[in-house]
Amino acid sequence: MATRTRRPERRADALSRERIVEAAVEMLDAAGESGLTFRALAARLRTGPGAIYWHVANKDELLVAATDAVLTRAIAAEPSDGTPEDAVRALALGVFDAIDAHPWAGTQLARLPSQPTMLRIFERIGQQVRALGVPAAARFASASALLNYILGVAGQNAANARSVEPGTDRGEVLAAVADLWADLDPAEYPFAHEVATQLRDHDDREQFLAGIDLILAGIEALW
Amino acid sequence: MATRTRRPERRADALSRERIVEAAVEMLDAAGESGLTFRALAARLRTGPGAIYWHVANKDELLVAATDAVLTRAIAAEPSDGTPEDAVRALALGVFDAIDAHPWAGTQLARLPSQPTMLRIFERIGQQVRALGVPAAARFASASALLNYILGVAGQNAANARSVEPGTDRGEVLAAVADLWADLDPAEYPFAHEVATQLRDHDDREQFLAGIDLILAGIEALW
DNA sequence: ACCTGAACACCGTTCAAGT
DNA sequence: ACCTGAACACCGTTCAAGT
Repeated sequence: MATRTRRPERRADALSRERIVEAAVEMLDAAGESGLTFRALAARLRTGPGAIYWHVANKDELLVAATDAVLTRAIAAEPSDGTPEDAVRALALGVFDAIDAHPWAGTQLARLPSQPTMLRIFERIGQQVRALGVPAAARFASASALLNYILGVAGQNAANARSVEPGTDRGEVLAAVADLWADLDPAEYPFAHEVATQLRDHDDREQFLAGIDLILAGIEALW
Repeated sequence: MATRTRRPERRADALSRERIVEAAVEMLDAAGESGLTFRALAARLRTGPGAIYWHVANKDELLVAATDAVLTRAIAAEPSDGTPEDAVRALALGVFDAIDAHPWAGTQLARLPSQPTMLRIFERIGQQVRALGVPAAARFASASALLNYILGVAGQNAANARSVEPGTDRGEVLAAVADLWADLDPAEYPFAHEVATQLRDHDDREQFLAGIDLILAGIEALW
């Protein structure tokens, strides 16, 4: 029989991987990627930079853990009891809203594969694809298309967020882009010129869902 | 009348924005993002780090320019005279192959919006969407879905390339992932467990095209 | 076992000085 | 106008020393 080993008493403010990751998420939210340094993180946790290395191997691992933390929360909700289409939409919106709230996480998705979390998202999508009645041989491609679209939007939202001052009104940005596109030479940019007016009352979230619906329609059309 | 001003004679190896960007692309290809430093770049160009700042404002601008360079080449080919579907596939494959050859560029797409180049790609997609007969009000959403999917795959390919040693055989990686997925608990990961076997003879490029076809089918089904 | 903080090896960027 | 390279202000990471 193994004797019960008792952990040594710890100060309430003792360091832990969870506390470090939590503080990292808060710093990333507040100041973006450039705001997260081991020195600043250590200062916030009232310790030295070296202490952090006892709990995380390096900065990349910390960024993966921070991205995991926000994504895990985003997909924590149980699938509702609606149609499989609704479940896909709900899952996709969960990821969308998480990146909207934490743009730095969208950037990380194209840099550092957080394999277990990505697998969990893929699994959830795949289960709904199966529920849609897609034959086995076509499920992988269908789920991949959905996941890649979701990640593509995540990346673009992150890029958009980076390209403006934090707190900039999205409507102003869209209006400025709409003006720019309207002024393009219609001979060279017929499409952009034409859709410029649509940009003004464009809703990112609505547009995102329209893309999901387009892929769902494709899945249903092909299988 | 303005008098003809003659540029001063320049040494054949004089610095220029183009030579700097070209060298940066080569260094990124050879050694990845961490291999591109102003010191190493300056050494390669036989000058000091400060000289580069006369031609580019900072490192971000250099990365945008390098990404632009490879993407511009990727979409340089004129649209062929096939169907609009074929033109979309050709354009998408151009971006796919460019990121496959320069994975660092895929990472940049989620970090730094290279607006003129992105606009050019969006325009090209939009023109084909119009040629497909999609009504004006639905063109923006259709083109966005295609672009976001393409960028999502680009980002994931970049992430995959980063996560392995350069030169690693993709087949080995897929086999390893397939083993891992096959071992997952079927109760918790029914989908991943089921598709594990398909991973073994998975072709990234083919899969990418299948996703494009899915979105095209959705566009045709909905409009 | 876990923390401390100085020190190391780097970076991007600036800038006075040159040509 | 363009280049040089030392110097500045930072960064991730390590590690001997502590508790």
